[in-house]
Amino acid sequence: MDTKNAVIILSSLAQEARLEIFRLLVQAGTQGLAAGDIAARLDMPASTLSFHLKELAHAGLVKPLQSGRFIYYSTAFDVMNGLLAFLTENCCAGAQDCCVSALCQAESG
Amino acid sequence: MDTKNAVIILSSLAQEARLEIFRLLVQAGTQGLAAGDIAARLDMPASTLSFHLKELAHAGLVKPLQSGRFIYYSTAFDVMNGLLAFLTENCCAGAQDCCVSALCQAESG
DNA sequence: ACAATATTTCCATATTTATGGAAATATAGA
DNA sequence: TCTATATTTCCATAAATATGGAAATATTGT
Repeated sequence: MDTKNAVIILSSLAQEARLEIFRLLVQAGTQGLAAGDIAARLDMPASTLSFHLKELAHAGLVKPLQSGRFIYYSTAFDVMNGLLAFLTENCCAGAQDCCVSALCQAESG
Repeated sequence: MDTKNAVIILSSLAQEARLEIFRLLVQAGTQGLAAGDIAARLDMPASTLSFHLKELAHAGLVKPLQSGRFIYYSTAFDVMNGLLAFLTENCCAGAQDCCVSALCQAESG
């Protein structure tokens, strides 16, 4: 993970429609949801949804899986974790108890 | 934390210059860094930095503290944690062991 | 009040991004 | 092959955003 990559991922989340899609998929877990299902739940036109899913997929945050006529989209949890690790990297320069936040403790290496 | 608020925070991070500023401040810890110090470290024009600091501060991710002629900016760790909690809310619909990710375990309620 | 330093505001320009209807493309079943 | 369903691409328009120089605005010490 580098800055440019993180910006692409964050940009993909920094939009109301996409953030809602992402949160829906986080809740849906590894199985994911079909595009049409997402469109119905969020009451979103197909072309608009497609545009946003493409953005999320391009960022690597979401993965498509074709199954018959449906395409299931699911969260790429590993990519999301990589982002969180990048954001908290070397928090407080490694000092313990520098900030009260769970951020510092969340370091994954 | 709601969707609109999260989008504002994510948008503030979804930009190369601002992400570098944020990561620098995360590492600087609660004490923070003066604007001029940030400008020097990132080799960034003062007006550009000011614009970006304003964005981060407006999102609430960063807090300014005046001290003499300097303004120290530091990370709002509580806000950042709130964002992470929002992103992982009800992960996998609460199922245990649904995904291997630390995301699911990171739930803060 | 004055000078020195720190930071922000103003401004014009260039670039990127979101939207959704209509048409095109895939996939499956009869 | 024909039909129905699922999803994407194309397109024009509207809106938001980043940049940095110059000028303006703080703040402090003398």
